[in-house]
Amino acid sequence: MPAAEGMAGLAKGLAILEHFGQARPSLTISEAAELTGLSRAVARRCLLTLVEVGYLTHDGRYFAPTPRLLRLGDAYVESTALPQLAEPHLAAVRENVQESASLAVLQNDDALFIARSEARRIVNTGVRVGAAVPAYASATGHVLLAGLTEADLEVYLARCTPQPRTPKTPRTAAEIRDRVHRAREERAAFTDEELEYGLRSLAVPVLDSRNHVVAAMSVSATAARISMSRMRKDFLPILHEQADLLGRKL
Amino acid sequence: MPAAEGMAGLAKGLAILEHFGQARPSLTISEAAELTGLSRAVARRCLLTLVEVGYLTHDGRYFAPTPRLLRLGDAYVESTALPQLAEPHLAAVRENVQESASLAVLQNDDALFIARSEARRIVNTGVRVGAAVPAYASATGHVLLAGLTEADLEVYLARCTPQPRTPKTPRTAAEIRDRVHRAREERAAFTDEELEYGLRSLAVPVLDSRNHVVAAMSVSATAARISMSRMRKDFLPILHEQADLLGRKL
DNA sequence: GCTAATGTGTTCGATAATCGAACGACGATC
DNA sequence: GATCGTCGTTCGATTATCGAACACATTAGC
Repeated sequence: MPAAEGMAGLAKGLAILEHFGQARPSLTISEAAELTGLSRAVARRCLLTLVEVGYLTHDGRYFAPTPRLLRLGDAYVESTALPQLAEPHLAAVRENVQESASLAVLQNDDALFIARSEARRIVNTGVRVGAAVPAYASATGHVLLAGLTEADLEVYLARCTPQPRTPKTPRTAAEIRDRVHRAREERAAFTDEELEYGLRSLAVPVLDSRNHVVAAMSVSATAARISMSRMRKDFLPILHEQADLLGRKL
Repeated sequence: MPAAEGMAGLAKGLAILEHFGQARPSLTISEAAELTGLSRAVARRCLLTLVEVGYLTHDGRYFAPTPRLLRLGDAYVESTALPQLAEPHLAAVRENVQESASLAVLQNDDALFIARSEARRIVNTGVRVGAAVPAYASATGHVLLAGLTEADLEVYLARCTPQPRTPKTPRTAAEIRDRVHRAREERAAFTDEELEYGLRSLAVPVLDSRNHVVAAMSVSATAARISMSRMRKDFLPILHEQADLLGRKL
């Protein structure tokens, strides 16, 4: 129930939508109810309405998302300049380093990817637009957290419960704080198989005219192909260059 | 009000979300009410709830979308294989023709873009993932409409009210029908400055194992740089090749 | 500068949308 | 065939939601 005056049905329907994903490409009424804590009757009403307005399909038992959901995401992209301004810079990074390049912002405790330029490779890395990864476990996240005030960082660390993704994932608040401080000092962050096995990432901040971190621009590659020293020596200058160029447009 | 039992508040809130976009990057309570036909009190409750669940921000007067909306779009992408399977093929097209390549599906009467690979160019063409263009005015749309049964095509033509975007946009049902029939015969469609000035497009169908048109793969370029004959001679084979390879995975 | 008109956001008693316990249908198990 | 568990649906009761009225701010006219 919303604390302020609101529209409870809207909150319930969106809560159901948020449970669709790779782990659950489709849901039954009972599954939706169980995941959201709603009764089956409420879940049913929400799902039927989502079908009616075109965001879900229904085969008689299972409900699944439709492409129309992309329109909602596009509402954000059309409403703000950053993803579109970033596109040529991400393409430039991709061309120069021959790896995928991405842009992300801090959303709650995650790095949420808002633009991406994918390299043509058999094994591709990086995260899709619209996907989110925990801030503590990614170079992108370290850079974004580095843009917080010290007080906000401590608030984040207080509520953060790290789930190790690999043996290298930072596990304690002290480790995360140290990584974020290093990202702040170096104006860049590297991760090496902390988010996922075989994945190396490099991220730098995108600063606006008031020197605020508005996004993180990153490159990722498989550990098998790209060494950490290559990332630092060859990729970092290019990423900084394009991030700075983008920052000048903000 | 939903025809079946549903959740009216959810439908109202989504109706408001759908009005954010390039033309309206932010909305007041009164604007949201006016655009959706809801009362200001209802619009206000919806907007407050959308802020509470994190999809809008509020500066005291204006409401604007947040990146979290991309998560909803990603629910679709994560739930279905097509956009991800298509990514390497779109990248291959982009590398071969040095222009942006896209994938779209038919959504109501529009071509809705679900994947894209952007060429690195100063002037870029093509449509963003999540964006939609009228089916009658695009090569992509002609190819998608070509996948309809004749009966469904006539239903579409009966309700379609073409809005000319350029002097070359098809204006009548007969013209559109003819273009769709040609797309069906040639298994490809070309448009030349029909959707937008200076824009040329080429699209081919992606067929699944049952020979159904599940998507359209397209390339677009500026008319100043690429001739129609070059598109037909050089781009078409590459697009067909990648569309066929993608189709074999479905 | 004053007044009136208009526009915007908010409130709260009345209304109807929504709730969920109970029910019916179906499949699994014995 | 009987029983049990699960799932989807129903409808009288409840409360979330509605919108007319209000308060406040802004704009237009004199």
